[in-house]
Amino acid sequence: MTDDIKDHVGSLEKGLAVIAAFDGATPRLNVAQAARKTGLTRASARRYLLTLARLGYAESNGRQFQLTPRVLRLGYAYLSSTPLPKIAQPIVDQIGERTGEVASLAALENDEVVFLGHSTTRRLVSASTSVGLRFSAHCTALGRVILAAQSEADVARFLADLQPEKLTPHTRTSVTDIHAAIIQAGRDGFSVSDQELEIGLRSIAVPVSDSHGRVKLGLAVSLQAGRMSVADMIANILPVLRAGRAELETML
Amino acid sequence: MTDDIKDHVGSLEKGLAVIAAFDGATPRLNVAQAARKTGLTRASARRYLLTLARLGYAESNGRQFQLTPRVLRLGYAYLSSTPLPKIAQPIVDQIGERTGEVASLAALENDEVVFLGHSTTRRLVSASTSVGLRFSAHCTALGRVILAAQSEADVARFLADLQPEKLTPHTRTSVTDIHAAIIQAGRDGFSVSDQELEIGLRSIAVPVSDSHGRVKLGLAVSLQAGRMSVADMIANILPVLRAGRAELETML
DNA sequence: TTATAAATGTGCGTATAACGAACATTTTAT
DNA sequence: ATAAAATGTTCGTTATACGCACATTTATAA
Repeated sequence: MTDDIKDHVGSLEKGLAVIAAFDGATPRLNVAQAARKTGLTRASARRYLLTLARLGYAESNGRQFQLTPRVLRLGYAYLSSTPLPKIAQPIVDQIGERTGEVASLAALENDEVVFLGHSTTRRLVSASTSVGLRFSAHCTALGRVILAAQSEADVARFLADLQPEKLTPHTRTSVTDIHAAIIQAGRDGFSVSDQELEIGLRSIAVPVSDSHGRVKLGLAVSLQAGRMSVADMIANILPVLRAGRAELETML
Repeated sequence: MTDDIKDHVGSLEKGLAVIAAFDGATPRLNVAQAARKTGLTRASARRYLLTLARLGYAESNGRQFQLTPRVLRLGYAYLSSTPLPKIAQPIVDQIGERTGEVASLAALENDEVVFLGHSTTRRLVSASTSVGLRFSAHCTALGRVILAAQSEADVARFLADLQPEKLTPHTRTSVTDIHAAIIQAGRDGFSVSDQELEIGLRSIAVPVSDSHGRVKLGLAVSLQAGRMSVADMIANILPVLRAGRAELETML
């Protein structure tokens, strides 16, 4: 992939891959597991894990390693260095207040939606929501509206690499259906995800353009499905999202 | 520092230092700035920035680099891999509901407090609160209660490296005063930070022990100073924190 | 507009960082 | 108790990453 590319630091790539190898399924890794997950040799993986531990990003009980809160500093480097979440927060809060539901700002990152902000006065919608959390783009309203604004080549690449999981009975898994939903989102200028990600969770999202007209962000409101029909979301929440989006776009 | 240490990957250390060089003061870095901030040569810094851009962790407008949301994945690797925030969330929520204020869970990381979770049904207390956000430990209740449970050597090291900023007129900046406040927190088993971090912000915190009796975490409630006196916080909120702490400790 | 300062891109020779295989030892699972 | 898996370590090797120097470009100040 990056073999023989000039000015590339392969050791950084491998080190970041080792950090990313930790996940919910394997919160602790021993050296052999880390080697398997990253494709590194055991000796290499061991060196990276020891280095992370020495730098304070991981700790070890002897044989197993786990990450420490210090790795949040890396994500924090992004949050503190971009004015976007700060600029957007009042608008996200305002949408949350006007709709009485949870509003969110998110970006698309490869095949996942990553949250950049939530309204502060939130009601409980889903089990776990926080900045940095990410969901599969194929079954989120946010993912569809951002994808709809990408080039055909980018969408084709997204679909080509896609291995969609059926997260609920409502989750589309056919690439054709997913593509059609993305196209529909482009036509409508919004998208609704109705219990595709999680039973009981219903979301509506709009894309957000920057000053060059590019779309890398989306705004969404999410709620418990029993609280409002899709039709009412379109009638009552979509206008609030669009108004918030218009205001945010004057700041980008 | 780590020169001549076995099994150390220096390139990973340098790469992570480059990521951490981005902050609120310098959200965008050119090659020369990154070199100065990290102590690397310009050529080295350039290689790391190009590598981060190639891997999608940064982007460049030609000469200036900025981080992308992808670096949140690194922090997310911690959040998704540790059960702690998931386990603690119901308790943090419960504290938030019982007190009607914002409850938080945090860890101490060197000289800073880093938030690991907030109660979901939150009222607006401070401008910006999210997981991963960090504050100076010397003027937070959370920082003091966690520090109070560390070894004398660790506290001495903390104080030796401290360069306290006067964030409000109430912020202690004398190392002697800061040390005394840490000792008092140890005696009391709790601490109150009264507008030391931010005008209008008042917090009370308790330390949380793990099953080995070590303290790496704290639980806190924060509120607008006008809403409750310090005496009332001690009388009414401290018991709720202690109850929540007792419950959380059974799970650690 | 011009001069100066700052930043950058690149090539290339060099040093050592990181590699990986092999082997002995330890830990874990059956 | 045995087998499987994991680990720690050594050491020769390779290629990764370095850093300097120089030419070029960009930004800033006059």
